[in-house]
Amino acid sequence: MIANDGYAAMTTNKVAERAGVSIGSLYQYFPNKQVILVSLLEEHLAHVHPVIERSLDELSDPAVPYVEAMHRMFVRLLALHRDANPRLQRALGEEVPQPPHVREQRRRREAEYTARVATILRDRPDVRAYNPEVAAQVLVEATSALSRWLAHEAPPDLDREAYVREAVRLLTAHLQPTRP
Amino acid sequence: MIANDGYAAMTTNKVAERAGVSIGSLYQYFPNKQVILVSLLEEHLAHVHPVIERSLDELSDPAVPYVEAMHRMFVRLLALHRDANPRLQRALGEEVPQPPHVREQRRRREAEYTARVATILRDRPDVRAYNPEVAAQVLVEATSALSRWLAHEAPPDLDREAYVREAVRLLTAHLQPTRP
Amino acid sequence: MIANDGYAAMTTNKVAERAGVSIGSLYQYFPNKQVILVSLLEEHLAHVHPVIERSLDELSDPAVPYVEAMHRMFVRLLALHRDANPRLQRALGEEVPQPPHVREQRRRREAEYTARVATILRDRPDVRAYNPEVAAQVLVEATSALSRWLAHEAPPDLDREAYVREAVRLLTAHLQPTRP
Amino acid sequence: MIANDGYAAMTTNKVAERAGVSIGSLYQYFPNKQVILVSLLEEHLAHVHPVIERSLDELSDPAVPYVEAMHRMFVRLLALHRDANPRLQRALGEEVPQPPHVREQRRRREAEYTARVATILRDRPDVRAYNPEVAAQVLVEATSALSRWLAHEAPPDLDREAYVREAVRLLTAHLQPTRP
DNA sequence: TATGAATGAGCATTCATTCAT
DNA sequence: TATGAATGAATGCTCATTCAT
Repeated sequence: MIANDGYAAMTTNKVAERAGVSIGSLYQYFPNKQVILVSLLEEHLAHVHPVIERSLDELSDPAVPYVEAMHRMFVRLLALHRDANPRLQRALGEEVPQPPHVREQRRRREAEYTARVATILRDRPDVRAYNPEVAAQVLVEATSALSRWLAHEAPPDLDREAYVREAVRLLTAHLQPTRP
Repeated sequence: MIANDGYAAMTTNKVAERAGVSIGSLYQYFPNKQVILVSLLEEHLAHVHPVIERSLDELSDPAVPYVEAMHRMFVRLLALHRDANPRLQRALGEEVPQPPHVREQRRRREAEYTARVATILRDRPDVRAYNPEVAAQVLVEATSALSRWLAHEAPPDLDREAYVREAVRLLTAHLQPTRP
Repeated sequence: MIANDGYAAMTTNKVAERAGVSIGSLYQYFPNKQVILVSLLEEHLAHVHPVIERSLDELSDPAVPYVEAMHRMFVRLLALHRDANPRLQRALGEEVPQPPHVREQRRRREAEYTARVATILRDRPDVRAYNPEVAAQVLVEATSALSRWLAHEAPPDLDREAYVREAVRLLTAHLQPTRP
Repeated sequence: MIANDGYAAMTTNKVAERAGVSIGSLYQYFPNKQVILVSLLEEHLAHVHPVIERSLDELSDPAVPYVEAMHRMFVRLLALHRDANPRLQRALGEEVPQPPHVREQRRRREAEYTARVATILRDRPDVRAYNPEVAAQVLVEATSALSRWLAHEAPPDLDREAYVREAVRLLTAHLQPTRP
């Protein structure tokens, strides 16, 4: 994909080159660099959304054990991050000044995910959270951060399997109703 | 500090201006922009290091309850992130291509922290980890991510106190020996 | 017509659009932008020519008093300039590098007009010029400049009628045979 | 000087090159192309102004015969035009979008010149204008156009002396009080 | 030694021109 | 034959870096 060296290297000419079109063609479809990069971001988000939705559906299904559902979600996020170029994500997600409607949409979507998780924490019989809203917030951040780290920053000799197991343990243990 | 608008705004002239020297003087001490930014990063890391060391000392002190020590560490990291400009961190940590020796030093330091945590997990009587090395890895990442998120990305109306409590619960519960 | 914002705005695509053809078709008939613009100029000159011819015919008619004929010519030039887009004229006439044959044709035509005026100055009984060739030259330039100025650059509150009267006075008085 | 091929050729890099500085230096002093070109224009106007003022002083001096003063002014304008690059003048004066204050200043200055001429026409005993304001307007335009033409567009074989004489005749005859 | 004016490579963007359909 | 998407050279402008003072 695009972006190998951070935002600085995301020149419009390189974007065009890697997209396999001329710079002129790129500007036939996009009015300027910001819009080019933002639409790369939107494309990515559109790709990510259904995967998360599916994972949340699974997480809200009482027939699937909580730990099991969490494990599956973690593995899916991992795959998602693997497909994506982390530099691109960072550049798109944080460096590119985003137009308000995109910022708003991202915010809304994240809030939506968190709200769904809060509901799940409240509703699942095999889970007990003192403050579901905040717990959901924490959970979403931790899940996202751990899967991203494993996908992009973990040293190559790390035991991936063990990491996933340990991560899921951390992400689930504190909500077990059987804790004293 | 520097960096108000992302990497793009970190021009050498601005760096010089805020450092209170002329651009010429800056280049008398540093060979190029990369080195300038990297040494800002190193300065930051030098500031961060003792705080983490102190927290790890506390965490390894059996006289301080584990949850309590974790809480304190979390609060300290929070303060650290508050002092730092997140843009600068991002720019320095991820966008600037870092010379091998700096990359290596950061990696080593992180490995060192993780190793200390692994030892702590192994040694503390009030903690039980199946795989202390991996658990330490996960713990370090999760702690760092959650504190950073609270410091820089949390919505302003979030209940900070509750978030910290919930985060510490997540960071500690899975290691409680009393789990069935 | 074309050209609303000076030469800079005369893009070939806009020329094609306003001409109601595709850019591809335009380039089927014209080899490049210069030729396109030059032929717009030629079209304009073709429009202007008969008007000037008619005015010169009138000017050479002894039945029409000299001042009267001059007045009519002035008014006609005014109308001509009003119809034309001054930006276009300027762009075509001065900015576009013109191929030699067009330059030559314009020069020839202007020489032709001047020659006719010289003849008129010589032949009319109610006119006395010391040096008809040069007087014609001066006359042609002054007439053209004053009418163009009135059409395009005069402040809106100027008394047009009075200006025309005064201009014609200037353009005719020096040739009156009755001067001492 | 600058500008050999119309506005299109006035690239900032060429302006810099001919000014003998680097493009970077140019932009250290001017914020953008428009300002660069406008200040070239202002420089020119500053050069032109005193010459015109002096000519107008002479024209208002009753000790100098009107025709004589007009002749001198014409010759001075000629020299002014000779020194200036006509392409540059055109580009600066008409193509470059000028900031309001510059437009205003030019307008004001031209109005000022015209007003002085009107006063002169009113006051000189050897001149008789029916409508001094309008006559001044016409005179200013005609003088300016004829001198510009002689300086820049006249065919090389033209008898310059004769042209000047004829032009001055045209510019003065209509105001002679001795006309019947 | 410290300065900051000068430099010019490199970026985002436009537009004359081509060519596959 | 007519179309207009695709091309890429060229432009205005920025900023890391140098060097005369």
